[in-house]
Amino acid sequence: MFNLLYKKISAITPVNEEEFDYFKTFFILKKLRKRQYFLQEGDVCKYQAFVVKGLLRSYTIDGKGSDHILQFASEGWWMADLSSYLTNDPSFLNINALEDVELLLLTRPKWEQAMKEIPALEHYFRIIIQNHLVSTQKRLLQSLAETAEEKYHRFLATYPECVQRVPQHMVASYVGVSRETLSRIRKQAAERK
Amino acid sequence: MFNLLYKKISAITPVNEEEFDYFKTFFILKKLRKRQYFLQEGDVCKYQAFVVKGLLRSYTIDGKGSDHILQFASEGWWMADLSSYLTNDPSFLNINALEDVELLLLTRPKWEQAMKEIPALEHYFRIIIQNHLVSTQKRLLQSLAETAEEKYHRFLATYPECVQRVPQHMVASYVGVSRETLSRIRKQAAERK
DNA sequence: AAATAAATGTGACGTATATCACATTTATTT
DNA sequence: AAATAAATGTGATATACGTCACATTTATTT
Repeated sequence: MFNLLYKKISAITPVNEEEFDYFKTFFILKKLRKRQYFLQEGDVCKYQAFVVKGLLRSYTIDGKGSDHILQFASEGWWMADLSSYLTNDPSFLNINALEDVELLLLTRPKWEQAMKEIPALEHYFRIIIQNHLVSTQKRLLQSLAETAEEKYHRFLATYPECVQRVPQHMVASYVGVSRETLSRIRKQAAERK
Repeated sequence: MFNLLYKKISAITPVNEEEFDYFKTFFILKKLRKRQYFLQEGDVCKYQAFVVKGLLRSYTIDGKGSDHILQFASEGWWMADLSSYLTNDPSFLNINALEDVELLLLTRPKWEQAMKEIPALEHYFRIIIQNHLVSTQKRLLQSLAETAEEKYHRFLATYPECVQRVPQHMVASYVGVSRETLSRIRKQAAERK
């Protein structure tokens, strides 16, 4: 259950076993079936989730009813509506399971307590948040600078495993292109080869 | 010189004076005149900069020669190409001064050392990076979900001070719209009023 | 195994926004 | 104060991509 989390943390910073055993007690285990919601727009995001198994997505729905995916999270990644989690404001995001998932949930107070009591954890979270920021900045600039086709191919190159597990129209939604356009881009690319 | 930095840090976490005096010794003071570069594409980003006075921007130039602004940083904000700073890879970003600036520079090794020796600083940086991530995620979703006009007006609402100090075509570049389109959006909005 | 739902493909058409080109206004430099 | 450079405005035209509508294929549920 906690092996993956342990592995992920120690890849970044040494944690002694005692500390980690203590940290374990902070979590709540949660399972969701495919299509179930972890968070719905308007609710407050009370937990962040470490994905032990399966795949989640977070997304907004715009005024016209189209959805835009912010993030996918598979095994070893964290998922939450950070903004709502930190402010306790109602969420603008939806988060649901794309496959059956097993999650380790951590409330905000427990999270803060853990980081306070175990400095290595503050370091760990600083690093992963920092990495997350770097990749989000890259994605933002790419969304400004690149064409639909370039964005799609960069997505393929960056998240090859994800493409196997996620339906095409969600890749389109993540990349910022309509599903029809993505279908045409793929056709062209196939013909060129 | 360091007053603003002290204020900014203590707004987030208590720091005792001794620690802060020690932290001070880690910085290099740097002044740049308007239009001068802090970082040029291809160079490694050796410093992150705390802006004491003035205004900076970071941006990429795409294949067609258009530029896309990632960030503005005025008094009290940090600026760097985080990716290059962390990896030592050549930067894809340019950073230059939009006004004469005074900066406090911090190298990567000094930064790491400071956070290691003063745990409050790791906390401080975790928080500001986290806030930065939240706002970047919002901006990303808005860039996917909103029209040019909505994006512009949201920019006005979010960064009213910035609009006073930054030329219009850079606002356009930040928002992800051509300068001509922004000019027309403004005309329309003025007519409607 | 049938029934239902989800995902994908594809043509016809529409539109928001980019691009180009030049004029005008506003800053900056010498 | 003149000269030069930067920024903005505006029309005409182009285009990448979205939207709509329906057919086809592939999963999921009962």
